[in-house]
Amino acid sequence: MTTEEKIFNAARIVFQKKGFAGARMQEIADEAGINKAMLHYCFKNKQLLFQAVFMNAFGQLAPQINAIFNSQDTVFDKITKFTHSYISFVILNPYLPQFVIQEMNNNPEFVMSFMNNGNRPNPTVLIAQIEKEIADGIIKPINPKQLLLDIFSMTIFPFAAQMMVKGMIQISDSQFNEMMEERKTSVAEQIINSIKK
Amino acid sequence: MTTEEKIFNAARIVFQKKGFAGARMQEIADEAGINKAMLHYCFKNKQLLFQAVFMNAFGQLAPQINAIFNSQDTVFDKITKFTHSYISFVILNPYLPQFVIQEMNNNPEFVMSFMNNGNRPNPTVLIAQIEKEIADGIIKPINPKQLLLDIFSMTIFPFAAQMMVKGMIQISDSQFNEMMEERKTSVAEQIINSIKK
DNA sequence: ATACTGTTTAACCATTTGGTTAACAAAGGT
DNA sequence: ACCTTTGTTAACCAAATGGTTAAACAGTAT
Repeated sequence: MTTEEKIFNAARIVFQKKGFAGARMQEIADEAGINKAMLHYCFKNKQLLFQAVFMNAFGQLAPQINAIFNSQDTVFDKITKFTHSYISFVILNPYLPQFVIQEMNNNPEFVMSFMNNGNRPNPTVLIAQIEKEIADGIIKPINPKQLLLDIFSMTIFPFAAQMMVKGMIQISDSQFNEMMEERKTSVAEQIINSIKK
Repeated sequence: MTTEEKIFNAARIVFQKKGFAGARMQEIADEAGINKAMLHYCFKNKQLLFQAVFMNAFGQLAPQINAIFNSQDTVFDKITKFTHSYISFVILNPYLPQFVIQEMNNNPEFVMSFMNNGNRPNPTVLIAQIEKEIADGIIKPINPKQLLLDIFSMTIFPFAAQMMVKGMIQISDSQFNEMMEERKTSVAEQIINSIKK
């Protein structure tokens, strides 16, 4: 592993755990097992190192989502595939959602410009398809954007608010993991169940 | 308004926007229109000022939720009332969810001790009731905790991830507000629709 | 061997930041 | 009037923090 990779991985860990403001360059250096000056040698400054980490994180999500949203499947199949693959992915990267959401709120202008730069989940195709299936009588009449929001909410929220969830419904780490496994299928079932005619 | 209140309100604004690590004592003082030394005169240090703000924020949520969860209503009525009143409340405090979630992740030990101190939404009664209504054939057989998580997800997530949502489904501030108004009723409908027999 | 290149480090620096101090003002009690 | 308590401020301080520098090191070509 190159030094740059060591730094990047360390930065990912520290930034995702502490956020931009809470992360310390020294802590990243320690985590990477190198000198603090190397951070600046490889990544100029904190802001740029952060951007590298953030864009990488966000960049992993968008294409995956778009691939499913823009496929040839039916709406029901897309919902099933999306929830399953997204939850599977986030189980492996449990800090990602909260990280992205947090930094998006703290740094909206930067993120928005990055998103409008093409690198963004684009649901327009799916929305049109939902409207068509409503017209065809396959799906009950609902607001497509609300449906999308429901899907995102049920898949992402449990991870973004992991601590809160564990505290509220009183479950251990392992119980949480079991529930997330179950959600790989239950979320899609729940949603489809409520919108199919 | 007393000086202490001015500080508290200023602190609430700054902490909710920047988080604990990102907030600056000077900025809070400026926002309150007083000298920085007053912060320490009234609230000892940053940690304690933050705790005051956080506990107040969290303390507003818990009792409201418990009142509904432990009432004499049916499960369907509880879901309807909860989503409606929670969304109404959060529309007036849109920074609250993200703030609570963020600081919970960054400071789990503190929050957990605070929650276990009684000050916590307690869903045990509601869970038992859901199990009963399943046994009675009113509700389809589902995992009650998953149902709770679905409810929390659909109500809280759009506010917690406000920026992300606006960017993803491409809506303006006013469209967002309209959607949240609509969600006061649509969320409960969606959920009840999917679980009623 | 020597010079040259990119890599890595220890020591250092400037600024920011949370926090303190000491003086000052305003109010209240005697 | 005078003293005590409470509220408020400007100036200051020590630690933390992001960032820089100059020297050492390692590999490579000459």
